[in-house]
Amino acid sequence: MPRVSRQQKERNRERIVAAAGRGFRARGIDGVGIDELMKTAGMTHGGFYNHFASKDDLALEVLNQGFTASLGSVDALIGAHPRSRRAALNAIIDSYLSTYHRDHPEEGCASAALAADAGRHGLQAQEEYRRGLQGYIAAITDLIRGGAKQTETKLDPRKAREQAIALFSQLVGAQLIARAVAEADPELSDEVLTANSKELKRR
Amino acid sequence: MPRVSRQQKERNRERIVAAAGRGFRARGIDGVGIDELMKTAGMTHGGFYNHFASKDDLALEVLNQGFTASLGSVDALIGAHPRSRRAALNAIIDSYLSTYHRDHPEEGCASAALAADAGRHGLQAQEEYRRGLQGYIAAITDLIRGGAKQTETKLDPRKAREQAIALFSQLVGAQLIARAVAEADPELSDEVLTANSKELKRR
DNA sequence: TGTACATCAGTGAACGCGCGTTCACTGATGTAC
DNA sequence: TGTACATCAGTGAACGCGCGTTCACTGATGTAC
Repeated sequence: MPRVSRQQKERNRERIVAAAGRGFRARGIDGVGIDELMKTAGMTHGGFYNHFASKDDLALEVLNQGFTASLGSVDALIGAHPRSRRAALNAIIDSYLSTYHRDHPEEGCASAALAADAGRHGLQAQEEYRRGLQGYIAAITDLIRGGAKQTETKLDPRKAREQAIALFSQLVGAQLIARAVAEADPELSDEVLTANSKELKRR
Repeated sequence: MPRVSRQQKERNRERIVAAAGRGFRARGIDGVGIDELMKTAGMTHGGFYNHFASKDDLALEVLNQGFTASLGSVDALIGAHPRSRRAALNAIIDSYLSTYHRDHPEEGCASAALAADAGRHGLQAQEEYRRGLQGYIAAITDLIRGGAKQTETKLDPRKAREQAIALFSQLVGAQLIARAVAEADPELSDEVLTANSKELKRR
């Protein structure tokens, strides 16, 4: 018994984006149909085009929101360790390389889940990915060199950025590989996570 | 004017696998159709099922062959630097993180191109990925600890394996991220490759 | 505040296209004698 | 070695299904007076 209030329409839109965010991360953009998404959001498929011009349009919004949400949780982790950047870095590493994160891609980092998709879904998708990536790199770079008391000499900013990029690349790669063998060989999958974690903390 | 000799049939099969290897790596398993593959291999689509039971069946063969081929080229790189494992490692890093490798996924590492696909294409695909991954890890582990003269103390084997896993994870992650922004932001993409390369060689 | 009308969000059937798969057919290959 | 027949690899039309998208419809919401 449509039609529905403006408020309700906005809520429905958010439910679609949320369903797509989870679905796309878990099974890829091409792995989830609009019919299923709309059902998950509690509607039928026909109404989809009242909210988005196309499925690709939705994918862009998912990328956009996904990155800002992930960045938010990075900031939260950093905020939880105001005294020690070492502790904050370790918290990020632990959280990123957790088995929970591996087993729940639908709630996890958009970068790990959608890197391959973004590269193959056109320029606009790449743009969104790029925006998110820059955000991650900037946040980690700040963390690596920031927090230093004025008496400490701060790290060379270029070096800090290099390290941030390297760290993030390793996190993403580790998670992708761990997920690629998660069901076939859980022990190997665990080993990939812990080896990367140990190796990163050793530095 | 079929039919065709047994020899020719075998050649045709190889052409299909080769076309799929390139196509799947460049655009994902679901990104290339059988019609296109068969056309690339110089035939029409109908004959496909004389060679494979299904598209998934072909995907398994592509994963299998892709990994053994990639491993072969790793071994070749190692063989080219028999004196110094440092030099061999650097050669692997340079080759893996080259812009050429980024721009030609269809010729490149199956692990980077198909990690996401393997995780989402069922247990058998994960099994193939697992086999390939173990091969990579073993080869790099040997390289890291091997080559040492008897007078040197060899690295703890567990530590060597950890380092190999970490190295490989970083290579894969770097290449995936670089590819995800290659067209939207070539400079950032280059930066990801060089930052990882520098950071890895610094150790 | 109440009434009358226009708007438009969601519904569900339908369309069109692509893709994996099947099938009857053909004629060269492989084999049996 | 030659002949006759069976096999079967490749062809191209066709099938069936899923999926993105469109559309006529409906009835509650929003708005104008």
